[in-house]
Amino acid sequence: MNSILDQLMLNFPLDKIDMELLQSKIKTKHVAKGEILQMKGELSNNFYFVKQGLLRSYVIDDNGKEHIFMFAPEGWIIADNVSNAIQVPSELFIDALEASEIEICNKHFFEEAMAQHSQVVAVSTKKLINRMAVLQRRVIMLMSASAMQRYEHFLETYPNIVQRVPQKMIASYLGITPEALSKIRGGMTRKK
Amino acid sequence: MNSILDQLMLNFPLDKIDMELLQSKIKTKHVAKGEILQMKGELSNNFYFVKQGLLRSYVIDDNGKEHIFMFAPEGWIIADNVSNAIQVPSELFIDALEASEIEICNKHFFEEAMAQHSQVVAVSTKKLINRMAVLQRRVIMLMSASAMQRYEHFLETYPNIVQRVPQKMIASYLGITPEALSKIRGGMTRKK
DNA sequence: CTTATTTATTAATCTAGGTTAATGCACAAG
DNA sequence: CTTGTGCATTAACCTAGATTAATAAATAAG
Repeated sequence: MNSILDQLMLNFPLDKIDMELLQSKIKTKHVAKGEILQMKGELSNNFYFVKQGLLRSYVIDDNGKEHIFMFAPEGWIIADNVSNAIQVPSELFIDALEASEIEICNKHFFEEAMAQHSQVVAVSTKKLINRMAVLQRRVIMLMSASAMQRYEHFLETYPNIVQRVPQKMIASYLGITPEALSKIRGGMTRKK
Repeated sequence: MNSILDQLMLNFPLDKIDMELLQSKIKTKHVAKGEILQMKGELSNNFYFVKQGLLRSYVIDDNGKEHIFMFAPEGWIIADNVSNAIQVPSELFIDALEASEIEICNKHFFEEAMAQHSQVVAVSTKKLINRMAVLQRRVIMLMSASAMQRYEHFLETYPNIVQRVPQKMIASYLGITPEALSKIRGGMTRKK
């Protein structure tokens, strides 16, 4: 699971020729902490697979505040699917929270892979659906759960992210201020 | 655009035989106002195309409160895509806000259509992506915009829905109480 | 037409979370 | 070692929106 091709091959076999062809279209890159891969307003064509490290996507609102949209640790793919699919300028920034090693494949990689292997369609549709499930739960959470409930849910769902990023970023993901998160955490540990 | 088949045919031609085959799998149904098509906890297999009327999907949270997830007026498809795709119990209820005429197709309809016409894959992927774009914007809105900004955005985006549903449902969609929405509206009209 | 039920509005009060600001800590950089 | 920059915590205060409740208006049901 150290490459995007490994992920594809979990779902169906690829012969050597196909593999080499596909591999040739994937660029591996080392990015420094803080390096920006994609900016709002750009037309995005890339998917980023995280071999090592941690990326995030986020928006900056009218008041200049960041809101983290997703974290992508090892083994995850991060992208602005909307911009990739319908060629509309990206809403999202993508950058590295840690020095990372990533694979970059542009959308033509997937298009070709789909043309060659009909199963790729099913796999990538499933990934889209999973992503949608996350967004769906997130909307419901934002509408119906308190900040503390959202934090607890985050801890359960992404226990390994919590230790790796500053708390203000978790606050940003949850849609609250760092001060509010600090208060919540204080209250929670005091109770135990 | 009065049938789900018309929607598909906007994107590519179908011959008569295919059309009749597909048509035979679509059930047309009249539903009364308030009729429930799908309950939380059920395994969903259906997509609903609205020929006439208005449907909605929503969740009920732990405190028994409804949160509307989407409205579907004429020409829209509404479904729990997540439950359909990965066969997990549905989070969502779907019911009719007006007496409606709908077409029900179960997911095998799409699976067959995809098998017969590779273009259906592209069309339905595009629909998924559009749905994702809506969710993406909604998450961003819920995290960064005030209730009033969200209401204004709703008015711009769905001007035709506003007159057709009780305001408490718009409040439910926005993630606020009916009282708060009433206050916002009062303030807005007074200013003009 | 009359009655019952849902809906919208308004007002009084309360609270989760925002804002501002000060303090202490952990580092990274010189 | 000193200085600076970013992060976490705490506290005082503020505000958007929730809650509760009462009333009026609109819809539905008998």
